[in-house]
Amino acid sequence: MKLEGAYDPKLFESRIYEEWTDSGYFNPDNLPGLRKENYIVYMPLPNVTGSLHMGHTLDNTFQDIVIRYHRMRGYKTLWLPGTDHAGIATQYVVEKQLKKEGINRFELGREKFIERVWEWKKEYGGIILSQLQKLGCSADWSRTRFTMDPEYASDVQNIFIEYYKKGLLYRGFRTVNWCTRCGTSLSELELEHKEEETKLWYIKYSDEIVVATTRPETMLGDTAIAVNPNDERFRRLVGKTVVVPIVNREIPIVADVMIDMNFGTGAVKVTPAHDSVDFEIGERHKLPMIQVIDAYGKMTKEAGSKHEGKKARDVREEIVKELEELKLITRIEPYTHNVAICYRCNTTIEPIPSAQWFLKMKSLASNAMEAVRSKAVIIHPERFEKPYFDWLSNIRDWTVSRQIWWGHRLPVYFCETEKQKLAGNQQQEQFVVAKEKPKECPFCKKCEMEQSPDVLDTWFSSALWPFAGMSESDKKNYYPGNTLITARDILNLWVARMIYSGLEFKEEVPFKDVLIHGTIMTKDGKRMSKSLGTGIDPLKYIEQYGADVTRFAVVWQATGQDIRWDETAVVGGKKFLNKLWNAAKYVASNRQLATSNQQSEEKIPKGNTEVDKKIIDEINKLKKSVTEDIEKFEFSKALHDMYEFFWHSFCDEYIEVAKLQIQDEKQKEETQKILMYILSESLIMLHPFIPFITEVLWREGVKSKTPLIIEQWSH
RNA sequence: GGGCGAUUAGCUCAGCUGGUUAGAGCGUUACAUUGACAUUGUAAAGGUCACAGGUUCGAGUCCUGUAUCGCCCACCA
Repeated sequence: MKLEGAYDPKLFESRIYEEWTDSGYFNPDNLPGLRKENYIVYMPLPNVTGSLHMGHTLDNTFQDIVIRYHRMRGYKTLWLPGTDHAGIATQYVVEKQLKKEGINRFELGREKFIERVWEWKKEYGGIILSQLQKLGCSADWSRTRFTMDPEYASDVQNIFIEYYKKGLLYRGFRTVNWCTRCGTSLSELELEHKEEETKLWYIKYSDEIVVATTRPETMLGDTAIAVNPNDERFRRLVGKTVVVPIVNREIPIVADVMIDMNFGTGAVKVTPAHDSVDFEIGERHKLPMIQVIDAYGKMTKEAGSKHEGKKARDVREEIVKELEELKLITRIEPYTHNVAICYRCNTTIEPIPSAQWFLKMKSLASNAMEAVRSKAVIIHPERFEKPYFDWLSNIRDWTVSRQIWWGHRLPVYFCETEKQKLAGNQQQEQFVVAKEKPKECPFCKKCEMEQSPDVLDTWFSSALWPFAGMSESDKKNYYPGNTLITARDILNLWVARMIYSGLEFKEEVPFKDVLIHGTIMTKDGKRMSKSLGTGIDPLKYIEQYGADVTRFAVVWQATGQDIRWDETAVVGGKKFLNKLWNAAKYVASNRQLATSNQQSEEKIPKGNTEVDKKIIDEINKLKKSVTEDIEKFEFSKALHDMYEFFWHSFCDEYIEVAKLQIQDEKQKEETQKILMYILSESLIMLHPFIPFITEVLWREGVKSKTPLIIEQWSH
């Protein structure tokens, strides 16, 4: 194509991307030259349900910058893309689709339902990746993985089995966070919190024991009263018993450090089955568990025939009324507190006891902390180390099993005979952890064993992203990687888990640098959210202004703090790229034929005049600082500096003087060389940031035979 | 309840280890221009750097406190 007219990305962006794809340079195995060192970036996997939003745009532009930069520096660069099956999220989407058709997943059945999800994935699962291609991302698409690929699934199962063999994975019957709508357990990181106005009811258990509670209905499952061991008021009562009103059950009074003497009355009712703190107190004091609420949020038989089958929420009122009649409510206070809700459907979480699989976190967490403490992994900026350490040092065992259908089914097989015999007591089942279903049940020798219906927490499989599902040779040649770039919200959810998984199974941290960048918010500082209608669609910018302008606008603003999205940065980008386009057009029109010869000995012109020397000196300094900035992940600063140099020093000052110098035959050739030199160097430096326009100008203006994508950063 | 971040021109933001008239993009004003570029050039207006103390020869930059906004984390029932 000819360099003419104004800058119009529509004329070349898609064509250039195709050429890059055809060249194979996104794949490290195809890169020319002697490349000894790897440089690997792991793409934070977008959910298959996702479509490109501003967060992805920033995230992936940053990743593309480091990848393109290192490719030009002569590394074997590999950017590993893929998508996450996103268990609950995807299941939820397909369930909604079914709902429109008037059926639910249970009517469809597990197998049919999963087929439906796969169909959905086939149709929509690739959208986000093609949008990333529009953005110009130079990931190695030939290595695209999906966390439910057969190879990936196989690795996930192997890891599960390995954990089990190491004794780090166990089956337990414990009080877990339960979403009654999704019908599954959730880890604490999958919870959100919302403020709720409620009441604090003071209930009299005896003359000396009054407890304050927000959930009177759970008293039906009380198995103790707890007080702080240092609380003088109750010291003499510890070890004695008290009777639970209404149910008339005698329960002990125990002392536990968990109890805050200053809250309420200082005495707490303990319901191990329906509160995770109470569960722990129960374990310490060997208290029985009485489950009065079931998996649907309804009262169980244990709650008494009067309440059985009713919604827990309704029973609350009834209990209060009953207690009032017995004159056992001594006080009611208005009270505001946070309740946990399901991150996916916002349903209030109901802690209930349930048989689940748990990963022991103590050693894994301490390995992950050591990795950062020893600087094997460096978190940038440093302040994000604190939330990382805080979470890991207070960690509890991870509930990894989920009661949904879409996901990695556990490689666990139950004895059906035992199960029948022990119906109703889930703590005593018999099972085998194995990759394949055993031919013969080792327990009863006669039953057809059945695979556990549970699937794994999605994050269990994404924690293995740096190696799972890769070919054997890739596993060997492309681990560990170098850099992970992401937003702060998945630091613990994902990053920490990749670090200890890598250490556990590959004996090495998966990456050295973790860059946590700011979050893009609306101009008035609100979170961008599709459901709130506050989201801004980057595809709109890509469509209207091109990918380069979009990337420019994002990087321009991404200084490290959270970003209040400002449209004017897009305008600035558009103007700058137009400036770049026109300057290149001018320089190309003044091409000095002798210098188009790439063999030219003299790569760096010396210059005759003061302005010549000044501009050469300036760009050489700029090259150095941009290089350093990229190494330090200071992308925005690098872009601002290049902008300043190119527009004001080069275009406004040098080119204007050059026009005069070219009139002088003695200076003409050197001036033209300098123009071309500055343009070339500028294109090289700008390429990681705005790859399309620079590639086009490189070919059409500089007339280089080497594509810019693999041009050397410095000679 | 704890932690972190922010508070600098009309808007969105830079300003590293404290040092001459505090910078950028966008916007605004005046003039210029068909010569790479009107998605332009030149020039200009616009800030008591949230507030109060302190350290210092000197503070937007360090310390203490206050206020406002935002974000995380939390087992005060």
